[in-house]
Amino acid sequence: MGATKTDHFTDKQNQIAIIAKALGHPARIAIIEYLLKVNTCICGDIVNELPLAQPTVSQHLKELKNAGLIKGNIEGNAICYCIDEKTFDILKEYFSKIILTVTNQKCC
Amino acid sequence: MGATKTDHFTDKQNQIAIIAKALGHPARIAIIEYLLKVNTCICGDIVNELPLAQPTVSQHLKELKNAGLIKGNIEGNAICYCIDEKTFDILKEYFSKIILTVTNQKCC
DNA sequence: AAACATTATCGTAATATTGCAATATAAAGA
DNA sequence: TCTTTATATTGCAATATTACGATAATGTTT
Repeated sequence: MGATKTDHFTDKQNQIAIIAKALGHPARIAIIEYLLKVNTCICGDIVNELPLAQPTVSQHLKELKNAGLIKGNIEGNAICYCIDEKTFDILKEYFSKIILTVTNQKCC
Repeated sequence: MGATKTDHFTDKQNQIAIIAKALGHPARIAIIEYLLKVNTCICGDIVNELPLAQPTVSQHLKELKNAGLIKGNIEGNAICYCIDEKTFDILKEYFSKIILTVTNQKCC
């Protein structure tokens, strides 16, 4: 047991779940917000902004990248991170559709 | 270690992370989508819709309820579940703001 | 009351996540 | 080349999640 039964659900359901899961940690939310705040690609200093060790931050960045939420461009010996808009759009669209559907239904 | 360092992040960051985390499982996405599909509160038969045992579904419902994503009203010996719009609104607003910020910034 | 239906909780096994020290890798500069 | 700087990977311990059988709790029906 313990393993998620991924193959029992649709691709879309898994896609949304994977993206949401990647955002399901305050450190990763903090990384996203920092990328937004500096308003440009940032090379490196995310580690200094977070109360976490460098390997931990590196791991969180990896998960955000795997989920498609950020992009990382190699720039010399540093890496330039920035937000990948497309994936956030998928989420926004998804939630917008949910809210539109819900407001049209009478509930308890 | 292994425990998330919740207290090092802001309340808002933790709030968004908790909601996103609750959506970070395909079974819970499937539950939400089923609630949308039937277009009304549904009493019970969520278990029959999912490829999971009753205790597992009950646990997923609990997590969705804890995150504020669904509401459950007791109706006789059954329970009537439906989507809690407010929490989805929080998410939609949050992502809309992110996308608005990103589109205004030039990136790699 | 007894039987049934519905949902929750407990206990537990399997697996995943989180966090970090230590180490590796890769590019830049002296 | 050697050192420094920046990031990734490895390995491991602590904790969390997922899933389910067994059982409890609660209300309904007969």
